[in-house]
Amino acid sequence: MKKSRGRPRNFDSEEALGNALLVFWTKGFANTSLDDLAGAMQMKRPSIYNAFGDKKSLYRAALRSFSDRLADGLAALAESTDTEVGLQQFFIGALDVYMSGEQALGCLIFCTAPAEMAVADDVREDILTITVDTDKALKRVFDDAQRSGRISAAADTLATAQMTQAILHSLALRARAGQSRATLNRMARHAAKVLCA
Amino acid sequence: MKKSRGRPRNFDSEEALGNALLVFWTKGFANTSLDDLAGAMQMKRPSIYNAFGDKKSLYRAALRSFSDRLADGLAALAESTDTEVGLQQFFIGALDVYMSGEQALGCLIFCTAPAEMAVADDVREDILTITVDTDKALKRVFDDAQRSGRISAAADTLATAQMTQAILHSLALRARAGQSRATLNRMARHAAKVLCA
DNA sequence: ATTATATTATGCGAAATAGTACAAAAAATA
DNA sequence: TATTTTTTGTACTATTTCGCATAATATAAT
Repeated sequence: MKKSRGRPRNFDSEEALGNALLVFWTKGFANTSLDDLAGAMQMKRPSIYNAFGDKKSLYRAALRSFSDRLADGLAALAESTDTEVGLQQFFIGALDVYMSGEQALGCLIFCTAPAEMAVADDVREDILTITVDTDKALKRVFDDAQRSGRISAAADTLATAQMTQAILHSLALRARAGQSRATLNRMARHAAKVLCA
Repeated sequence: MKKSRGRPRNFDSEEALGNALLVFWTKGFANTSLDDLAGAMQMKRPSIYNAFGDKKSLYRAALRSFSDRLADGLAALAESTDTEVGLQQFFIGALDVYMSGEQALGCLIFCTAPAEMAVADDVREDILTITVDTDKALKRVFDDAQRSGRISAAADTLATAQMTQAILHSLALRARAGQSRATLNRMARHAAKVLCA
């Protein structure tokens, strides 16, 4: 990393994005003001514009960042040798994220972006891409499991992948609505069993 | 219905609520202004306050109204004699709602309310109640099917109900994100089959 | 030192917003 | 016809909002 010329930045880019993410995650896009963001990021508004562009660009960057976290869980699942146990841990790991913090916020992507999708086509396409890519990644997991004989050869792996993501969607919504961890854990265990039948 | 005293109302209450619902469904709560609502409802702001209370009261009324529509589909499912076919039609009926209009808007409840849940506790509780009640209603359907021997006696009916609603959540999100009707129909058919196994 | 460059901080301004006060209007009642 | 009651429409205020223009500041290069 080369030293740049002008006045040095007063903030860490990842940390600032992380703080912005947290605000969006709590309040949603439309309900978050630039003053909220400036407060949380400890930056003045012009600095935010300079570094991240306008409010929507910042939000989309937060979406990408969150999506990367999900991808980590997917990678771990792909490594797993026991599909049912792997799936179970995958769901539990998602719940750990959805219910981190003192208030359960669910999923940044599927709990806050949908409200914007009908009025912001770029956001809608971001989410569509993430959804389709997640289906594909999960399908690869089930294709693998099928090749190794760990799940039925008759299984429709794409449909199974879609149902797997459906569980994720529901866990996110339910966590944010306030269902208990015990309830959601049970749901995750049961889903893992059914999906590997 | 008795004739009331003062100046007669210039609007139909249900129709006005329906128009407000459509705006909330499209733009979400936070992104909808009272001017948007006044325009769609063809009422001036003071009349809206007089008839429906503030913006959040109106939104919660819209949520209740939408929830009642869902209840109709549930009632139809409860009547069904073939569980798998009934479930399939239940999902298809939901998709008909989620993709009505020229733009697919998904579900008012699960696509627009989640963004508000972390900052509006009353809305969060509304959604939690709807979610739990829907689980219970679906559980009754599977309990019935189990008693009639139409699904396995070993099935965990509550967990199956929760997975059924999970499919609904996912169909709503996916529809709003722009997935095709063909894709979602296939997902619905497959889910109905798996859930009745 | 001086200049060039990049970031920060102050503060402006135009627009949108929620909610309300108040008077005009429209009907039932006396 | 006069009175009471309810709704309507206009207008207002106080606040919030986004995005930017401009000046001050801090560093590297010359």
